[in-house]
Amino acid sequence: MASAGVVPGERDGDVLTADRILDAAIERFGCDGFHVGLRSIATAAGVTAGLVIHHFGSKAGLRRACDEHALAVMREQKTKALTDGTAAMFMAQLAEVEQFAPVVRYLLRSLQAGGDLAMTLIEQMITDAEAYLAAGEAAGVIRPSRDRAARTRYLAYQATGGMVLWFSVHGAAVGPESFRTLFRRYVEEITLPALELFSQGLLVDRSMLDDYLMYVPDPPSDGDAATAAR
Amino acid sequence: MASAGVVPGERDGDVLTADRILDAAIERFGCDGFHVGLRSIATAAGVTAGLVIHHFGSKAGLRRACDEHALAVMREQKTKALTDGTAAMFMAQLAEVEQFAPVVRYLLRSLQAGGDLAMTLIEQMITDAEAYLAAGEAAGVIRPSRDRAARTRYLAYQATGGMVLWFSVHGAAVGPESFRTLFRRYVEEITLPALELFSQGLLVDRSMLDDYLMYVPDPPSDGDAATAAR
DNA sequence: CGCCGGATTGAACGGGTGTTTAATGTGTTG
DNA sequence: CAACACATTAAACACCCGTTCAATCCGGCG
Repeated sequence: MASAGVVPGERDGDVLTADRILDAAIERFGCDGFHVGLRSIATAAGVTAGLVIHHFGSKAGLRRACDEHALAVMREQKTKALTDGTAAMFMAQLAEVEQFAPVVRYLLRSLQAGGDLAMTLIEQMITDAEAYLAAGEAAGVIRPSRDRAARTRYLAYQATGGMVLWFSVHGAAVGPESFRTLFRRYVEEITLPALELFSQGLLVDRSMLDDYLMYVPDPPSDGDAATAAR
Repeated sequence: MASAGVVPGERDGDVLTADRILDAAIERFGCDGFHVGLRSIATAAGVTAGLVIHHFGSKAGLRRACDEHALAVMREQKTKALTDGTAAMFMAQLAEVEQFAPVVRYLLRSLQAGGDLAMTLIEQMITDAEAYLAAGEAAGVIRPSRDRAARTRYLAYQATGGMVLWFSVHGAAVGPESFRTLFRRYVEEITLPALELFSQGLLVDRSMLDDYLMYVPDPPSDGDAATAAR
């Protein structure tokens, strides 16, 4: 049960059929959304709808397999290039490699749909960003926060959500641009404003922040996290 | 053609049936997503699926009507409270009024799905934010930017996308919390980190920004927008 | 060889979809 | 009252969906 579905035919001149189906599924799911029919995926893989069920049990099973594959690819590539912090930059550099574009598109779809994978991805991004920001703080290049966990979550949600929304709006609207080109345009569009905001903020003084800190008595709920202020 | 579909029965003790259908549609679309069946919407409105078609022509027509209604409500409420700038804050205060919660939920769904309404909403938010940020700049409370349009777009996408993603992940996951409570939790969660970021930035110095400005020759494409720097 | 097990297919099933159509009710008007 | 227009319904239609099933192909093995 634990090691089910492996090494049945094994040897084959071309890729295994199950892998071909999975690739086609990631491609179709990513491009058309999760409501695509099994038959559409099957024809894209050059097989029949029944065979997809035969290999993956059900459509839900196929999605689960896609999720695992995408997550595995993401994790593997992440260890290769563990710098860069922001998820957007990371996914951008990943999308540069044409081979991984379908996976990235699938991940964006998953984030848009908001299922289990979305939550896993977000939590993972938050964990990564936590470590990255903490390192930056320790190195003295990132300002400390009154509530580091909240800031990390905020930054992860904003960056990821902004990216997903941008692709939801611009993704299908524009012409026959390749996914790579689209991603490059997105990064170009946000880099300057993001750097400005991160480097200089948006407001000229701290009055709004101070007003809020005075208005709200407790930082989150514990006692001494406020020592990081100023 | 221009004034089609108005004043047919007009007088009625309770609300018009078409309005009841539309309210139910916004409710169901917002809660269950746009793939809900017409019959589900119809039963929620206490009518039959055929009647929905009879009044709105098709499911697409119903969605168009929902879009227009939601957009109209949003515009009307916006003029009532034109302060507060950020779209999140605005929608939060709108969601406070129980009556408007379904519309807000519908708008979130639309932004998540990314159709025409999503683009309209985003562009409108950008326009509003443009005016708001310009006013703040003129009043001396908001820092000028090297590329004001790009910054406005960036802020609008980040704020809106972050909110949509947060609700995609937390929306159905948690228990029987009311939409109001959920929105309050979101605002509570982001207010401090957002104010911190806007007031103090994230990085301790400008080296990353300066590196980027040196690496990239032209600001966007025109000539003198860089005078706003420093 | 003969059998067997898995890969693969094509057709069928049951259910859900959006939409159409004919019939029924119902209030307004001549 | 008769006639018409409209709201409303229930049933039917055609289609797509995920899934099942029986049959077929095919390679490995006793």
